[in-house]
Amino acid sequence: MVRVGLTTERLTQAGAELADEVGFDQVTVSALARRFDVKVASLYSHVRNSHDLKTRIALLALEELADRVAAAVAGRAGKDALAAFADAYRDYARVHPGRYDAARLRLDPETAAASAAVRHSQMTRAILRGYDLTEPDQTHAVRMLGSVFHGYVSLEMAGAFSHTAVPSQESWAWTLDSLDTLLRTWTTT
Amino acid sequence: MVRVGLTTERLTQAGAELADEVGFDQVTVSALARRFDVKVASLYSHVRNSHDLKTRIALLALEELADRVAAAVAGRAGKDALAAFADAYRDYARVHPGRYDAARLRLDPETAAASAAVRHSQMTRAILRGYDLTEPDQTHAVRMLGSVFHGYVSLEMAGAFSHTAVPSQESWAWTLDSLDTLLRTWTTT
DNA sequence: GCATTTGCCTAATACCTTTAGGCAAATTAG
DNA sequence: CTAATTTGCCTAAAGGTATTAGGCAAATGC
Repeated sequence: MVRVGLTTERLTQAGAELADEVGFDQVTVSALARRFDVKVASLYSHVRNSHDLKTRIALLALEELADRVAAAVAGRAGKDALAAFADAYRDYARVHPGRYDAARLRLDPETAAASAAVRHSQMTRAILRGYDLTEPDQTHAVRMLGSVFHGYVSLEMAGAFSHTAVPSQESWAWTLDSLDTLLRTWTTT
Repeated sequence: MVRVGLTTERLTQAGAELADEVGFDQVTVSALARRFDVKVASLYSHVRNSHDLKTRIALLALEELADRVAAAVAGRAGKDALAAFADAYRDYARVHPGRYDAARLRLDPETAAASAAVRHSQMTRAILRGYDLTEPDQTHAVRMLGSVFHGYVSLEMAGAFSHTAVPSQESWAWTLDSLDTLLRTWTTT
């Protein structure tokens, strides 16, 4: 009976890898146990239940994503910052589709409030500093940007843009141009 | 042994209702069997498997949504049409959250091609007739509109906009205004 | 009224989730 | 360095979902 050295962190990490390989909804306590070559029940000392595991993966993904966005945006402003933000977001989803889906998991309010989701909205607001919008326009813009980024990435992941000759990359660039133009227009209004 | 009169259609319909009540991911063959007070195995004469059931619910939702959008858009043009389209979309998600999630199910290419998803993109293109864009801008715009609508609705459903004082309805109106302005700007470019 | 089809059932297998309780390995104490 | 304790993974068991195979009775067609 060799001890493998399970910890909540290792399980969460492995769960995130599993999610990227087989999809977040295929992440199961059983699959994770197999991956560690350990009996299923053993995981229950480290993770409360299946939902707890998924929540931890979601929180990990939110942190990672926030870190990447923060790094991408650092030292940039205006459209540069907007594009860096958006690309960081989209790239993360491409490289880590399972984690990206995990980040979309509905968290209960307290958990969400204590998560990196807070940093996400702060960073979005930071982007908007380059386009001086005042409240409530700033909030509207935060919501719109979040919608476009999430919507685009999620439709693209679902394959919705792969049935036309027009490359998705071009539509992405066009969209970012449009958003920049739009925000600059609002600024002068 | 009274016959309940199961059919593929009734199962799909009931599955859609179940989805709205308990969430699309909670729609299971077992739950559906319970709802008809019938043994689980009995459903397998009408539905190939769990995935088949979910696909049928997704197709139903896509049809319903396309019908509503079509009705909303009929006889309108320009910003009127844009707003009608967007509202129809958002309203459907509010009234039928489970079905809305179902409509997001990833379909295999052939199934998607034969589904109402085709009507959706056609209608989006129709909206854009009010803003004469030429290819490939039109495709870009179709993708961007789809992203905004889906993104907004899905974040709103997830409760992402309910932690601020600013009412979501206002951000929605602001977003539609912005998109209209944006598309009109592109037209003159 | 009889034959056939059809619809729902029983039975069985397999996998995932979760809890309870046990034994051995690792850690700490004397 | 051994003894006591904690900790980590295990066995066992119960309950839920998915799916297939084969059976009997109700509905349908002639």
